[in-house]
Amino acid sequence: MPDGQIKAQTLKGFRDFLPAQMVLRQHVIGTLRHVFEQHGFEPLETPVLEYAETLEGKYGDDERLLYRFTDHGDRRVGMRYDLTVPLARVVGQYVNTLAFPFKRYQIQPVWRADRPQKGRYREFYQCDVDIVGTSSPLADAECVSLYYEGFRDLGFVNYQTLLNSRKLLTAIGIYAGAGEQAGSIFRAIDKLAKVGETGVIGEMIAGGVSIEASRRAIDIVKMSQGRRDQSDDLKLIANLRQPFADIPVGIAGLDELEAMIKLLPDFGVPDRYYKLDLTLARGLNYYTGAVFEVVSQDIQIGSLGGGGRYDELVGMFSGRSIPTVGASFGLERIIDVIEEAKIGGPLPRTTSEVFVTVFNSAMLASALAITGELRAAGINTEVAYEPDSGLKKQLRYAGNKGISLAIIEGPDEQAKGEVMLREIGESGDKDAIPNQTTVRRDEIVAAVKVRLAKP
RNA sequence: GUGGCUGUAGCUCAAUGGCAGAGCGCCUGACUGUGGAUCAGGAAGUUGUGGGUUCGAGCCCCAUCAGCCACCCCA
Repeated sequence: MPDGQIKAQTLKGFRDFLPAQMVLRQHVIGTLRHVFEQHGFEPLETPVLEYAETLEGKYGDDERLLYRFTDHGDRRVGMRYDLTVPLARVVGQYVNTLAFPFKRYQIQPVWRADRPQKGRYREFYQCDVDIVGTSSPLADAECVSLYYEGFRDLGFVNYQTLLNSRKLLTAIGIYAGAGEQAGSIFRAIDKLAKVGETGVIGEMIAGGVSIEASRRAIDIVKMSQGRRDQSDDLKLIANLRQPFADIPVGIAGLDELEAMIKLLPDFGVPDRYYKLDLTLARGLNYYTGAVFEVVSQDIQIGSLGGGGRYDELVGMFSGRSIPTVGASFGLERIIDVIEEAKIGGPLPRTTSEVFVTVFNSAMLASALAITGELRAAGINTEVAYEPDSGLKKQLRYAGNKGISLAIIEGPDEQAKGEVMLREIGESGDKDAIPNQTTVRRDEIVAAVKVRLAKP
């Protein structure tokens, strides 16, 4: 290594995505984008950098995670921390040119100076879908349907979207008599599954809630256990009307949740993919209505997505309330779960579909002609760069790279007007036998399409 | 941000303070038209980096960089 050469390394919490990983990432992003556009959402991108004051004061204690610095023009700037605040800025800036309800999706990296762990990075992609400018429960229900269709198309089977409402949690706090400490109830309740009943009560007491109030809150929350199908969600809502009779915010929350849940079958969301869960709180404090969270039942991991209604945040750059509901897909974790649980069947490791071997220099022109025909037919094709390196070496390269199909044309085939299609499996299989067929040279494109199952 | 664990070949890991190794992978050949199997050979390392202790450091000490775990918080 020459003197002074800089060590090749990535910054803490930052990653490279090599081609095999990119194939999966692009597959996931492409699948979700397709679902969003089917529902009429439009793409949006915003800059990495924002004025620091645009971002400051929006994230509470977590503001310490904000990347901030002074740029070359002495401006105080910050790196995008999420996609929600930039959305609010865009709405404020273009309020007169956007068509409302404004439906946008945004898939871009965000940056947080957090301490990294597995599934936790300083640069990671967020994938947000939001509907800005309507209070309709149809918009809330559509978010749940986006989760259903998105995860369905990715091949997920064992997952559920948990539903709740911030208004119900507020009502539970009032009902329990937690008074000023109502807020600290949320976070404790959210951990019920993790720390158990006594753990939750302990956290509430630590947060200044009385024992009696904690018990009353827990008793209400436990009513959402044992759900079998949608009728139990609706029964639970009906049962809560009595204790919340004198709590207007509770009744409002029940009405909204009921309207949303009743719409789900009409959106085509099957019963088993959602559930009303009174323990769901969500960490962010800007939610004002419905909240959702997608949990995997295959793998123990944090949520695969979450969202909800936040009617006050998006209008903060516009000087008025703009009702908004949104859903976020946890791209990095979705990818982790797909890899770990092998969801959706095997994916290729490369975007190359066909490898054209070159038998020798004399056959090069013919190989390039085949390559050109395949490319013109929309097939990702690469050709060997060393005509005289031999079939062995060329096929080994194709196998190592993960290309599933090779084309071989030697003098014998050429004389008969044929070529060979050789399928290439994953290496390491001792019992694998070569699988190759001969096709007519003038039918090569059609034959390759059949092999690749392309239309 | 708090507390802890770990960094040795491309990968997974060995090596009482005393000569840096194995398996897999990679490259070459046996195999004269076909990756994977078998056999033979080969390349590959400033032990993350920088200091210190020691006759001697992969091993002990300090710092630093990075990964991981539990909190916190979240995606």
